[in-house]
Amino acid sequence: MAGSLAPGQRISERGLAAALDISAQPVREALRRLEVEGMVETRPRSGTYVADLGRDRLFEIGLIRATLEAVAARLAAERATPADHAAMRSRLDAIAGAMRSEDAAAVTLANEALHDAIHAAAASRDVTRLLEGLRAYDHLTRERILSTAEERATAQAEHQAIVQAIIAGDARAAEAAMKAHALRSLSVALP
Amino acid sequence: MAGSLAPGQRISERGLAAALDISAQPVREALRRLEVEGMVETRPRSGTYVADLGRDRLFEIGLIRATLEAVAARLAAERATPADHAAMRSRLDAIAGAMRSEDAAAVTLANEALHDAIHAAAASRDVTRLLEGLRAYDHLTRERILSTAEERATAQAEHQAIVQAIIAGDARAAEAAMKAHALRSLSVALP
DNA sequence: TGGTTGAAACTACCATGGCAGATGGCAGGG
DNA sequence: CCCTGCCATCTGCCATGGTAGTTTCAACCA
Repeated sequence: MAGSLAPGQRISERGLAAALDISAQPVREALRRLEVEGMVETRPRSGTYVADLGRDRLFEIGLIRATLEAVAARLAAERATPADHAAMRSRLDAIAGAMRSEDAAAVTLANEALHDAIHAAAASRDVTRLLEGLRAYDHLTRERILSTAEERATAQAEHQAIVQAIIAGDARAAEAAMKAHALRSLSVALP
Repeated sequence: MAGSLAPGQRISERGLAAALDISAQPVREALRRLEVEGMVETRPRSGTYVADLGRDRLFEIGLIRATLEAVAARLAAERATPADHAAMRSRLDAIAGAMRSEDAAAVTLANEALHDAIHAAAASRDVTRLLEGLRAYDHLTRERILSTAEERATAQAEHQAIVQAIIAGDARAAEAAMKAHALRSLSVALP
């Protein structure tokens, strides 16, 4: 994710283990996990290679992420407790505050916090698990997003609509609002 | 998946390795993969336990699966080649044939074949990868589905609508049709 | 000079052994 | 009878060593 390894580059279990000064076994397990997440590919008896994350692939992953976030919003609308409602409202205010302070990093952080609150309200191990597996990819696209004031205002309006639908218990509206928000963000990040 | 292990039951790496007459290491890796897929849970230094697949959890997974299948249909509509079109049409006919022969197992098989063709047309490694990780769960719900003649007719009509939208290149319609189909199937399987 | 081949080097993969920590049962005290 | 602390046992976890298969590259031939 740091970009220090070029796409297609070969990663050696033993070599990486030597660099980290540990055994090859835990390195191997870590590479297997990355393989399940799609970050690397392993050709048997040949090597483990860094996956190529081109624009098309990132877009697909963004598409997947959008629909999964929508499912999370739907479940949150069906299950959220008053405590969840309070948490989401609080995170929403935090985003607004971060926007006023013009701190880009804080906005991104507050943004993720809101999404985490929604995931928590959805209370679905599987949705959370899958989204967690996709989270690493976001950092590759989340950069240019929210760069303009207009964009930030639009995003915040969408956030409010999502939270409102969840609190109202309108599952269909929450799902649609989240999907629209995620897809629009995606089209901004990967034009 | 065969049901021979009760939910919550502990699985021992060494014990399973001894039963399979192999080393504990590949067993460990297999359990790690199952953990990523959500089939088992591991408490550090304690043990690996069979996950509890209650009705709610299966329903959630069905929800996720429905949206992912919808993404696949959308991508297929955007990317399918004439060869993909022919393959889908062929699989559609195969389902109809299996239905006429009243062979339940053949219908299920032909059903999966059509979905595979759509996945192939979508040509997305990530969508295929995630759906593959969820496939195991289907066999737990795919049983009572398609049991009545009315149900089979409805499903086949939906299949035709999906394929038609994909061939027409209408991404939005394909996505909506697939989602409706998957959600309705889910509501039948888990009433 | 272009193509073939063969062997050395490297790869993922697995078996074995040993370690810190968690578990469960059992004796002893309340 | 219930609770508590202890110890044998079992657990996941990692280090080490060895094997079959792949890649690489250079020597050799046409």
